[in-house]
Amino acid sequence: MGTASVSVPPPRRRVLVVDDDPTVAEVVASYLDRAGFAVDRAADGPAAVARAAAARPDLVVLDLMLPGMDGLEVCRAIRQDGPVPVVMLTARGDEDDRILGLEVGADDYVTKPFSPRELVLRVESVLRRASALPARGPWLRSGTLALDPAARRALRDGVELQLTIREFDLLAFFLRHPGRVLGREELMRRVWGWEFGDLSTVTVHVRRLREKVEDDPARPRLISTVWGVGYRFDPEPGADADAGETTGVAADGGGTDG
Amino acid sequence: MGTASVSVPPPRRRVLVVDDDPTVAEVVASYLDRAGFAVDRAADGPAAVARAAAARPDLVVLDLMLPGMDGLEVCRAIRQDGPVPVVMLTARGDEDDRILGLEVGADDYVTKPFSPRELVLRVESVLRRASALPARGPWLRSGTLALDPAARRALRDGVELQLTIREFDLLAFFLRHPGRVLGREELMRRVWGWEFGDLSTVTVHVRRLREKVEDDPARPRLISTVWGVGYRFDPEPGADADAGETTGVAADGGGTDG
DNA sequence: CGGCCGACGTCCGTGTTTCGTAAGGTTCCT
DNA sequence: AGGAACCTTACGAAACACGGACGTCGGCCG
Repeated sequence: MGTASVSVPPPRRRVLVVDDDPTVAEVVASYLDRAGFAVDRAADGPAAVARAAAARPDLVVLDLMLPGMDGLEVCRAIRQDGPVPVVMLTARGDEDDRILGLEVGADDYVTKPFSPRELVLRVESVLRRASALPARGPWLRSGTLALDPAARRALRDGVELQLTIREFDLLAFFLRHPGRVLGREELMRRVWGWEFGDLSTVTVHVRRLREKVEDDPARPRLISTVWGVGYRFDPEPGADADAGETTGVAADGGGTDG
Repeated sequence: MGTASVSVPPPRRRVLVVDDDPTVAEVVASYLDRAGFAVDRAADGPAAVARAAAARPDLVVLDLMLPGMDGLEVCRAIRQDGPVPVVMLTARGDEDDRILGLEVGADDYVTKPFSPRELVLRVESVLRRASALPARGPWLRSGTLALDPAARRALRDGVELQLTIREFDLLAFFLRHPGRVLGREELMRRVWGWEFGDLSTVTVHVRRLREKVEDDPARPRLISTVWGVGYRFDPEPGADADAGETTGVAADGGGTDG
């Protein structure tokens, strides 16, 4: 009801391409895009892990040789949040790489140099094979909030929120870690994928997110500030809705905090 | 004595399966049963709502296509009595269904035709997520005090205390070492991380902490002064130790603070 | 092709919170 | 009684969060 006029985007599979070479990444992304995939990109390990955690792609194309973080490590890290099909890019056709890749959980691999068409075929193949598995993530819920990571849709009280990419990722991360204090550094690392950076960026985005999510952004109830430490997402105490105690802290009496 | 030999009484999760097709329902119920769930069944909307209201299942497996009452309506109706995880069965993997499911409050969905094994996996996954949250990190408790280090939350008699960083860390340290005298130097080292420093800092902070924690800060019962040595945190002396474990210092796990 | 607009990262001024220390007063032990 | 340890209060400085605003980049539309 209500939001009818919005034309539903086709259920495009989302692929995360991880490669530090801009040229390679560009070509791969381009081909995948033309093949009908929604392509996300990351240039290094931490960024890849962050984006994978935030966006939950249907498949990851992962270069084995990455600066800083090893590709295998990245693969492991990504897989820790759930099973995701991975197609690896390896420099040589060595058995070594193949073994390593398969060991770590890659579903297929392509050796450089490769034809983009072949890569697309492999991706499609792996996805076809994996479509029978529980790959697509469920919904995230807490109180009156509901997020659909796959469709990148956010609802509050059944009303769609118009969130930007960063805002969505940030909120999704909060929903995945309810009731826990998340420091700015941690958020910067796991949502932005930056190891260093101006932490005020986080502050500002939290502020903008509050603007859209909170009833009274000046007195936030969902994303509360923990002074000197960071922010904490709390399941709704329930001022308006009846349902909502799924994850709630039972013994809560005084909601007065301001 | 008597009930010793009984290994944990099976806390079987109860699942309500709602499907008008007896074959589907039978298969699903069978698999869920074998997976260790207590299965209840309903063939149509009204029956489902009634059984859900009566039995309060831990999860509902709900067919979207039901005779008479719409599956979405059923979902809404069931949810009105409280938040219950719902796994939807949909005919096609349409975005439409996905969006509807999101709006109506489902937690996951499976498209027909589906493998019963996958459904079981989804059910377990949703349940795991729903029940894992309250059992988050270990709390520090003692008497009427309860600290949640991960959330940086402090409760006394279920009422939240407004502690600053230092106060929280200090209290947490006391709770981790109940009944032991802690010298100012030691506190300065392990709470502040300073090797040297004005010890009166500790004194003042203990005072400020007492102000918020003690009933009568002038006559402290929790954090008592040991003259010439330091302070000692005592698990509450009688009268109020009603809440289960008096001194449940959970697994350590290492210092969080730095 | 150029202008418009949204998203994003950064910077700055301001009000608030927290912290460490200093300065008396009080209690306790010898 | 004397001295040391402890309590209490007060205050300045620093850290912190917030809101507003600006410049840039990229996509979209005219």
